[in-house]
Amino acid sequence: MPRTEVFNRDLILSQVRDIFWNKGFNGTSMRDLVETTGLNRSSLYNSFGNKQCLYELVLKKYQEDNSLLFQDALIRADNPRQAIRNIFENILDNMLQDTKQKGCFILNSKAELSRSEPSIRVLLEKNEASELKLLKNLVKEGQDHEVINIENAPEEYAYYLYNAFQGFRMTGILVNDRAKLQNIININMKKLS
Amino acid sequence: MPRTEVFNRDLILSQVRDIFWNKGFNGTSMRDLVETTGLNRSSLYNSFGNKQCLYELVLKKYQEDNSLLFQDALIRADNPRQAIRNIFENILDNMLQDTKQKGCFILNSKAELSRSEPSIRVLLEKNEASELKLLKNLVKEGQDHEVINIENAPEEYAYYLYNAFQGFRMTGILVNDRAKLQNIININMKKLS
DNA sequence: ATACATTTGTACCAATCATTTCAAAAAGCT
DNA sequence: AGCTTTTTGAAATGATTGGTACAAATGTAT
Repeated sequence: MPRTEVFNRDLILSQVRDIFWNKGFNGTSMRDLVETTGLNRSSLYNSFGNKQCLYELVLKKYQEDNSLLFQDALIRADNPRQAIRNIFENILDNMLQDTKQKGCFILNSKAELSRSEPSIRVLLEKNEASELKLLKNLVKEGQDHEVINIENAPEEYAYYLYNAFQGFRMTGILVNDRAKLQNIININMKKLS
Repeated sequence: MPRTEVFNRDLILSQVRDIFWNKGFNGTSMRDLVETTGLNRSSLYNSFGNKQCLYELVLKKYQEDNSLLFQDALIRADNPRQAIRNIFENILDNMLQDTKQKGCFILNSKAELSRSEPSIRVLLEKNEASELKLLKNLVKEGQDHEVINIENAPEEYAYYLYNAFQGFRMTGILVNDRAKLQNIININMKKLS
């Protein structure tokens, strides 16, 4: 009996994500979202909730997509060390494709909202924990298979890599020279072998 | 003949900086600035210009203060490698002192405004260039004095370190455990020796 | 003391903000 | 076709935005 939605929910959310990603939460107005999605103001509120809901929705989605980037790196890898390199390379390709150089949506959220919005902070903390856990396991496996050195414990290397990834995404905002970015990957990877 | 300003200009600017730093450009209203500085709205506009002027003013100041942090690290160092470690340690102390965990004002600006405000982007690019230059020279000196290995060229290591610094400041937003952060420094430094 | 330049306080501006209201339109179900 | 539920469109909500106007207050120099 109900009338069904006529718009593509995923498409709308990816458009919303791109605006928030580019202009930030406070830099984006509902007017912006209405105009670029083409959706009506009421439909936006009716289907997704208010501005904060929309933001959290697309941030969660981005975090999921981001972890898919990690999964993809794992699948394509012959060994754990290669998996870590693939994560770097996936991020690199991702950054070079983004002509607007928006950086990482998660880090942009962290910079803008981690202090003022507790619910966002929770999302960011969960993401950090899961990334660190994944990296720790990956390093441990790599050390077991003797493709990563044992100079440092898995958790220590996990933090080191997490740190490097974050730097990498921030660096990519102003640097878009593949060779320079590739160089950063190479040195970080050399530390592990 | 003119009446002189009664307020402390530097104090006001540091208050303005802290609000922008904490809440971002778009998250800060002129009302916020008026209330926390205690200055009158007119005085703020009259003495410093509009919101954008204020922001650029305090960003420039922060960049200068930040480079002083670098200078201090150099002065206190016995050799170039120690200087680089001191930079890390200075950032670490700086981050742990900041109970609000605001991260780095420069990186927050980068995340929020590098795409929408060309004048801010210029400031960020200048800062990046000067940091890279300083690091490159430091690495070169270190290699000449045989306290930094020659596995990579000075410019390559400069990018590597710049990357690590940025990651470090982003990591410090959610992580405030000294041991965990110190561990990141140690691994990064080990790569150089 | 008087003249003058600047700062200050108050009030105000139009524009924009996020959000709500509500009737009209649209689509699935019987 | 007719009923029902939901999505729409447009308008309007009150609050807040960045910025300005202008007279009064203030301090300096003559």
